[in-house]
Amino acid sequence: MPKQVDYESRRRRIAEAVCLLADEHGPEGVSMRDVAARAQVSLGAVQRCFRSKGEMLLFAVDHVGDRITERVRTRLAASPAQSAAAALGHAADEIALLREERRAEARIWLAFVAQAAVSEPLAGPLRTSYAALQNLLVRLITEATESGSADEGATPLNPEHEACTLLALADGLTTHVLIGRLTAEEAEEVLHAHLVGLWERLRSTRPRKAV
Amino acid sequence: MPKQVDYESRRRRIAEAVCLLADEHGPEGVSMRDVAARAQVSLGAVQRCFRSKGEMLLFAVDHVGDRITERVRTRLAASPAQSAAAALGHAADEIALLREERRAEARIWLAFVAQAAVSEPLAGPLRTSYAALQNLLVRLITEATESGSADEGATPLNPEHEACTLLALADGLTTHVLIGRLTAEEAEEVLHAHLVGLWERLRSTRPRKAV
DNA sequence: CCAGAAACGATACGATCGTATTGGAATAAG
DNA sequence: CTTATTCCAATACGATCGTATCGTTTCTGG
Repeated sequence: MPKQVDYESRRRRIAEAVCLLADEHGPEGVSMRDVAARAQVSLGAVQRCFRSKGEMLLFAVDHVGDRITERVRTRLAASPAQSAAAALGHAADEIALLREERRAEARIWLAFVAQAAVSEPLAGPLRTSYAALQNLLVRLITEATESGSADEGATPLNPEHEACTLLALADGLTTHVLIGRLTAEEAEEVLHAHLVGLWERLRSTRPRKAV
Repeated sequence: MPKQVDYESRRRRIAEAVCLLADEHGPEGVSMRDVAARAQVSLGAVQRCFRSKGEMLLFAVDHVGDRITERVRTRLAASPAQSAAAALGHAADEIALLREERRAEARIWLAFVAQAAVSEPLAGPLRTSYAALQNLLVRLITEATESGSADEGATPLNPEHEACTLLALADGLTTHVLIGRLTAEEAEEVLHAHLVGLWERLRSTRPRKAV
């Protein structure tokens, strides 16, 4: 048989180029030609990797989602001995993409989210990524709640609810930073204040037990 | 002098068309021709109203921002006698654009926000709209805090902070509803749970005084 | 009524888009 | 070495975009 190329790595390379361009010119502002140029391959090569532009974007959004999710997981695995509170804080930080070095990823994410709001096929992978993050947060919150005593009754602090709140707040803050309404520092402050509040509510349902 | 037309009303009519299209096909998916067709005017008429497409989008985003802000204000003015808690809840509801009938506006807003993240001229009007909403929320929270006693010291619950949190949470929830990750009902529940928490913290800084 | 200014609709233009096609270079099997 | 097949780069194509231009129509002030 003739020539063989590693499509998987080329696809990733192209996805990176899509991200770079989406970061600079917005979602619809990425053209196949520009992507090819950025990825240092020909337009034909891009077309061989992906049947259409839509397929390419789909792959790219999955790529970004995986990267973010995995980074959160890595960060958590790196500090398993610390308190649940610290772990939650780190997770939230990684999700919110507030720091300067994550600005590009934040813009890409927002671009895809906006597109997904009017394009169901794009929304699927996005939901999957969010579900992974939510699971992770629920696990952390549940651990923090259970670490020490059994349930208390009345208002046991629904972990799914809290995870939703945290996820939505992180997303909203990211957005506000992107449009220059908040600085990264202000947003971080707001996020951490919310986490402190969550932590206090956690303790109130289970009065004993420190870090 | 020759023919005269009411440019202001025509501009508004065109802005409405922009909104309808942005709702259907996303931000960059609106073309001058489609806008003209929707607004039932000729392409030339649109060009006479706005020097360029960018100018048209700028006007449209202002239009939407004004509409949302004014609706919040109207809603508040309609129930001035009620408790501050109820007022805050209503304001949050209007801002979050969760209900089905606000879905279109939510999509438009998200479209512009995503665009603004990579286009500074669009970000300006957006920040202005957000600032108006934030002012409003700060006012409500401050009123609620002060209604009964003076300051307390230690942790007096920073109204600006809380307004930021509320605004970001509302935005994040809206987004999640748009991509189908949450139903409007779930999002509303999360939002109201947060408001309840805020209200309880309010009371804790100032133990006396009921509704 | 009647000029003249403003608005209009239509159409032209150049650029850029996603996609299809195609002729040749590269490579593994026989 | 030949041959068949896979890949590639270039180019062609049709559509659509934002914008510019240009007669024509329409209305107002004198």
